Amino acid sequence: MTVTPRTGAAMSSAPKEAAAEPAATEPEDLLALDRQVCFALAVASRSVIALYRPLLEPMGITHPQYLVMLALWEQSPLSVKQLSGLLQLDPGTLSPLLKRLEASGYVTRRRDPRDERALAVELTKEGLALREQALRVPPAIMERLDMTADELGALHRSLTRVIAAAAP
Amino acid sequence: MTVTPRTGAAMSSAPKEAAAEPAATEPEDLLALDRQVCFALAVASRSVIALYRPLLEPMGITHPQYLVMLALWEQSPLSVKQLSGLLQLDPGTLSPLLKRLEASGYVTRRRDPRDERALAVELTKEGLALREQALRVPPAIMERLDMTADELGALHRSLTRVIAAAAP
DNA sequence: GGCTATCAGTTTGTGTGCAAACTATTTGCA
DNA sequence: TGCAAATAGTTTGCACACAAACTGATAGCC
Repeated sequence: MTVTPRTGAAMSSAPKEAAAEPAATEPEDLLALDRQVCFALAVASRSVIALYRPLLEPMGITHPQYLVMLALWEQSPLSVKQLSGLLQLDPGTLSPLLKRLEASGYVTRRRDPRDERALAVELTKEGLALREQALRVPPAIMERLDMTADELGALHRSLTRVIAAAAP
Repeated sequence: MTVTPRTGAAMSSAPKEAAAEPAATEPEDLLALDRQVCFALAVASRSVIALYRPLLEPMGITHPQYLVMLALWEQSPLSVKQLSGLLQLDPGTLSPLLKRLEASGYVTRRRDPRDERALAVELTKEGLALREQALRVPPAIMERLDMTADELGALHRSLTRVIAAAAP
């Protein structure tokens, strides 16, 4: 956080910009930081996740853990592979994360008797109960962002297009 | 990568959904994973950064390091504080990252003689030369995403609105 | 039946991110 | 002047995120 304004006084003198190229073949702003969509995406993602932090902290979970809980609240025994597909997260990321959720008492982890390779990740009573508190989160975020449902919907569709395009 | 499809066979039987609430006060989809903007943002951010990976890897830098280079290509001696403001990244994140960029030979780190607290992060000759390769990155990404400049522009404006709203 | 390829998770190593504690300067003010 | 508060970076601890190597279990296939 502590978002500081975009422009600051130059650190030293040296105001001359790097220009070692022929200058004719040089689209000057192709590399401009403030028009990189990847940069805007990264900052927006981190900024929004930061909004969740104070709301999730009293629940004792992080934002990635919150996403896992959202998935489990929709369907409760899920394998690591299924969670990996739903959240588009690496199994190597989920594995320790799920252990932390288990340590927090929100899920259980046990092997599927029908396929000992698979792990059945299941909500505990506490995990299910946590949903009550979670219901207050999205409204709080939407109020904080102060954007209309239309705006958020349009953004969501844009993001979905990007995700689909980047997928394969 | 290895983005797997959204739906997979249910792990076990247990198809019955958790429904322990009065059901009247229950907006069923408020917590639906696939309509959380925060989730779409996180996935889109990770997905797009993943597109950069194979392009940046031959340059020997990561995506956050690439963003630092973009900032330095616009203005070369920059302090950690200035970089922190421009990239909206914690100094505690930048500090080791800049040491890695220095170890890669792309920047130098030395104290500002006029204020020994400040660190002057400056491009090396190699760091400046890297810009030539970087010029090929944005077109490659845009082609990969297969989105029009209009679409990307609209997305960028939406993201900028979100960033501003989330800012504090 | 037994062997091999595949599959599901886990582990390891590296690199972010962020909060909090810490160090070294510099500023500002009594 | 002298010293407390503010400032700029660094360090530490924890939690992702991902690639690659590894382990155990299952599925095919002869």
